[in-house]
Amino acid sequence: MPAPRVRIAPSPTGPLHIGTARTALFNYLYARRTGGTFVLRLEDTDVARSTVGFEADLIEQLRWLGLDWDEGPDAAGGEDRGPFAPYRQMQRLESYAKAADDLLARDLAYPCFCTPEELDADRKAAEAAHLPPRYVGRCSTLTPEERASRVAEGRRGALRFRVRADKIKFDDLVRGEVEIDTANLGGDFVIVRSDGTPLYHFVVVVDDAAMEMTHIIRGEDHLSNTPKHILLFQALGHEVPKFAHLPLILNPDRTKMSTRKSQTAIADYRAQGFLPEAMVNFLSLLGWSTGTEEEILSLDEIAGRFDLEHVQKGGAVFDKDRLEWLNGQWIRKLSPEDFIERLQPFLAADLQAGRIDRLPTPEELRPLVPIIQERLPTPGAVGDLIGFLWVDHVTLDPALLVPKRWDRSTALAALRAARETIDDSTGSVTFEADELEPPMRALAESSGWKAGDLFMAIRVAVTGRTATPPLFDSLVALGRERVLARLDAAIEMLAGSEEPA
RNA sequence: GCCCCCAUCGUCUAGAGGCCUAGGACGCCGCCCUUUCAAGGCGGAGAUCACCGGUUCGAAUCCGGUUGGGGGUACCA
Repeated sequence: MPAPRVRIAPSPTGPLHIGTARTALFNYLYARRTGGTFVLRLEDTDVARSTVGFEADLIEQLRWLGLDWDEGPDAAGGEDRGPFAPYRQMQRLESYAKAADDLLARDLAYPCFCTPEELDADRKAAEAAHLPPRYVGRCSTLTPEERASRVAEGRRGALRFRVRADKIKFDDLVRGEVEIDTANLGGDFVIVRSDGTPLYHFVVVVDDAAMEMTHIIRGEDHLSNTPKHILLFQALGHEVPKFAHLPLILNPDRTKMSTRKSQTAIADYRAQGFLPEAMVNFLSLLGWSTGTEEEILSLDEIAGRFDLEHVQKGGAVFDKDRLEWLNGQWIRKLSPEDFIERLQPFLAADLQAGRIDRLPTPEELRPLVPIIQERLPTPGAVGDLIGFLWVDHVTLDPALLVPKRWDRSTALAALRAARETIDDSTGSVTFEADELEPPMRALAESSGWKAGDLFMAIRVAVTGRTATPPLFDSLVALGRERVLARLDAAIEMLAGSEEPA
């Protein structure tokens, strides 16, 4: 058996969609597992909606996910790589024209001059008669003279493919035997528009044939269209590839995942801080499983285990909670250096948005890794967690400054005492967590305060938040001077509002 | 409407006739750890395997039907 050739063929009419990414992933996995070739082809014949920007996004996000292709475009608008170049359909138009001419010459296809109005009327009539819509075949038996006279009138025909009466049977690699009667295909279908541009069902088959694809792994939404493709492969005199239809990724309401109801752009997940490792891991488990209880797996580990037999038949709801959990798992697996590296774009974004006033250096970040790595659901949350370290001024909410069990005067007294304790006990010593904690606990004890309440008052005073990394580590990271300054500011705020309202 | 596909905890899934009084994970709840928040550990609730028939000594697993859901049905991709 020749080495498999598989492909992902997205249209640059939108950013890389989660469903396309999953299909790309499964094709990639199949190629890697079987020693086959993974091809990227851009289906850009919808000129009105295709853009170079979307093309760039497709390529960039696929790369980000690590789904390297063996053949195809390397950069938006750039050169293609591989023996079947070009891999953009707009650059392959001659081959479609040639295939269309060939089908026309062999009378496997014919020009159709029906107007949109006629077709619309046909459809309405069928609907009224409770019959499935299908092309009535008005132009299928036109004589050469009749065709010539219409062309003479200046009418340009679309090209229709003749659908023969037959039952098309194929052995789907995930669904098993599927049989569809061509009578249910809606009659002869258009393969080239009257303006001369070819249609999807046609170009996809011409290209898959030309590029010698052996396996078509795609979403279940193409299952019903498969007979059309098989008919076309046969008409083109090409061997029919094997098909594998993957279950759909679903919205929470179990309809096909859509931008309307879910977040579908890979770029958006990336921007939120989802790691490619987590994305790939999560997507691989939507509709496939190892058959074991393993679940945290790298792309390579998945590729080593992948098989079409374990692909699920039913659709899979996209469960963001599970993705977030997986993301946390992968964050915790990162080395400190890698972790810091991945924080960079988010810190830069925080700076840009004014959420922090200064960018920390990797050296400043390094000691913080142990206390933040296990606390981040995504790298994108870094500003939220420790942004207080790099802002010039924290915004204080007086209500938060006073712990629940306390009143304002207790909080004020506690902050004053805490300030003094820090000042005294650290004036000549190094400012370290181990040296800060004991005197603070002693202060709480001698004053009859719960340590937790004291710590919370200090936490809010210096960070502005109630949820932070461990208090003393936060104080150390902040540094003695800023801790004292922020305590002073908090004390002043509380004291200033001391007069009864 | 017609055609096709599908059906195990809320969700992702294990399961390919006896190992299943159905396992794991997410989420949820409780406990532990604990200065907050997380992370982690432990435990719990949660599925009459959609339903009804059949085959079989025996069915979540095989067959038929029903119901439900989804997809397709364009001079979109």
